Amino acid sequence: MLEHLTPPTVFKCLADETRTRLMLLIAAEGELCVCELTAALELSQPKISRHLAQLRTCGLLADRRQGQWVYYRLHPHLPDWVIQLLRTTLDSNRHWLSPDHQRLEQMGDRPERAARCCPPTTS
Amino acid sequence: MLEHLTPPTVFKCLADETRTRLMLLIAAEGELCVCELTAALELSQPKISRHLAQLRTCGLLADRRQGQWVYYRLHPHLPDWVIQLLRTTLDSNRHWLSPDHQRLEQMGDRPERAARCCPPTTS
DNA sequence: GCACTATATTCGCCAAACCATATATATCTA
DNA sequence: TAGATATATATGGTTTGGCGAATATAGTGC
Repeated sequence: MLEHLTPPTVFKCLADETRTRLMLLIAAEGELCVCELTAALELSQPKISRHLAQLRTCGLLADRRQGQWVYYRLHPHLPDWVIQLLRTTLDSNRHWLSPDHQRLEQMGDRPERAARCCPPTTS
Repeated sequence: MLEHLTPPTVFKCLADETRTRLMLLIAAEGELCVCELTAALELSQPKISRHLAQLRTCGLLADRRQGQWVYYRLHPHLPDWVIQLLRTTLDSNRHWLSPDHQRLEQMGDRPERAARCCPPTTS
């Protein structure tokens, strides 16, 4: 399912400021819901949602719904080189991402995610 | 001059199949002239030239003229993380790049570049 | 100077992509 | 059931970006 992740495909998915910020923030934090991402990036909810959908469609992100919230994480089957690429970019660009990071930290009422080991009732 | 190389900027520069192939081939070979790149990628000369100009403008490539030929190489001041990113991508995608590589190898009459230690007369 | 090769650029066209706004869907609580 | 919150998608407009074809520039050798 992810074998079509050729280099230009991956670069195209990341070739937008909003998507890069989303990907790096998720790569740094592990898992974030749409409202957290909306707050961190200070962008409209439809805009965030649209870009998340793109990243999910091209195979870079996976999502799961928990109650009213939808959490996004790196796709579990992401090839190693893509993960490495994200790490490398993240490690050398913390300063660039820090405004987003700070707004995330300062956000009040962040939904508490249940550990994925014991999901509610729905499988 | 290269401080504006933010992550999305870099990804945008690479977000095109032709440009990705050019960058990875140059990253693998060190330095290549336009005619070699045209032969390796099997694309029209204006198309190759246009994309090379884009990569030079955004700071990813540097060029030097030697006689009739113009050689392109990675920009010497490229930030580490960009170089790492290219290496990582290259290392895990040799198979994807191999048709280009093979056409380059099989190309006849490749111009022999002078060592950069002793350039002609122009500085 | 002229002819030839290598490379760069311009132009007009078309398609892809981003955006904001409005609206739809899903879930929770009461 | 209704109302509130979270998320997704559809619509239409504007911009960006790629393309081929033609042309321009630069160097080499006669």
